[in-house]
Amino acid sequence: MSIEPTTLSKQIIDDYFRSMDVLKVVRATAYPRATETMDDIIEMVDGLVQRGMAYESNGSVYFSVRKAKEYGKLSGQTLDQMVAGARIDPGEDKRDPMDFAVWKAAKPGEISWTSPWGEGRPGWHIECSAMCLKHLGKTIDIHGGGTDLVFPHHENEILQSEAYNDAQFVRYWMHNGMLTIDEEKMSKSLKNFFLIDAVLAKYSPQVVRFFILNANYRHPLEYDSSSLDDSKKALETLQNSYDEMKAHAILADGRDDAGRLCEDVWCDFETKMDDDFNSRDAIAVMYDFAREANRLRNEGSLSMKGADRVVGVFDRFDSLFDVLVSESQLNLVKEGAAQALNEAEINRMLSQDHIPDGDVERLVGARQDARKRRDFATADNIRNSLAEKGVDIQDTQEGTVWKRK
RNA sequence: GCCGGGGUGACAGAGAGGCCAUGUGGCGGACUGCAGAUCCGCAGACAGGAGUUCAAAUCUCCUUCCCGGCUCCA
Repeated sequence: MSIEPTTLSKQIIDDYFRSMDVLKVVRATAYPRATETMDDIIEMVDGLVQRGMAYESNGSVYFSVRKAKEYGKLSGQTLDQMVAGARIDPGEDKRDPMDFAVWKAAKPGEISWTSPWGEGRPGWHIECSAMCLKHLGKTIDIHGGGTDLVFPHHENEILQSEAYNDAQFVRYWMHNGMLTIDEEKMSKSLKNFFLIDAVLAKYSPQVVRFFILNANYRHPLEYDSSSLDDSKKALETLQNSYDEMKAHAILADGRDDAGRLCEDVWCDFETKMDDDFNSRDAIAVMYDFAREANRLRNEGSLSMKGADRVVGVFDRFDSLFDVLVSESQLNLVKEGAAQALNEAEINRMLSQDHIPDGDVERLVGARQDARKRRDFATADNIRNSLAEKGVDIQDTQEGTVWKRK
């Protein structure tokens, strides 16, 4: 069974965007494709040949690594060490075993494009150089990619681009560590991978994002479900604080407007993020912030304005991390709302498949009434039954809060 | 073999000379009818060995283990 390369790549691209959208990954400005950059690629290959940095051989074009001034400046590799290594198999068409293809002659049946050197296709690396030049110019500020691409891919991109442009190619390299399973890189060939869908079946996009943001992007991140569970619980701490502040579930309208706290936290947060995107430390700052805000709230010293300000900080944090907002809203039923309902009415409401918000509020009020009468059997029955219908309730000093799971 | 990056408390994971990481879990306390949430407190760590320094998880050297890369393909 065969499938057209273009059909396959379209499927994969569609899947990719679908997953990224679910994970709330913001779209880039442009998504260039090698197949749409073919003219620029050929022009670059030709330019390299004209400059004597590359040569044609049997319909392929190879880059002359020996002519490069700064071979290995990214990876620390040197040509002589490489040649001494055991795994290099000199291709017959190459003048030097370390030379790499910038254009490959087509083999029969392969997808190909017409070029000055005959039918062929781009070598690996060259499309990145060409697309960078076309869309971003000779020098780009940041180039990302996995650590597994440092050598040879990024190294060769530098060689090609700098030879062609006579300009520094990249100012900052950001190499992300691999996602690992049992300490090994997740990869298709090792078959130790799983699909995002499988993860999302069990964890919300927010939890997955939070899990990833809990590690330094440069280091490998070990995937296992207990770590996701940890992330879930840890994230709830932040979400709880956010939800309660948002619901104005504060004990009293105190004096503290949290002005200083909110200024300091943002300053600390930015300092951490400015340090090579240290999201882990930035999150630690948010825990301290949430704890302090909760403490002010518990003491009754936080003002309504302060609660709003705290919410503002959480909002700002979330405009970057996008992990806080949960589908369900937290609702507060103040203590004074206690209202008696007769048993039949309670049972009728509880027996509904979906309990409307208004009925939930009344049931919570009825439970408060029952608790006052120390009729804990009724109170617990309401709580348990609501839980079965997906409504969680919690008693606080301010009243009872409830939300749908 | 060579080039990179690492080995941090039960677990996850920051930090890169002196000061507390943080989270989950554990233990104790406050609150509570109970549950949960929240707050307060406690325990517990820097792979091993030498060195530099008044001071090292952080710098140097050695040893050891792990991961990524080193033909083609992306």
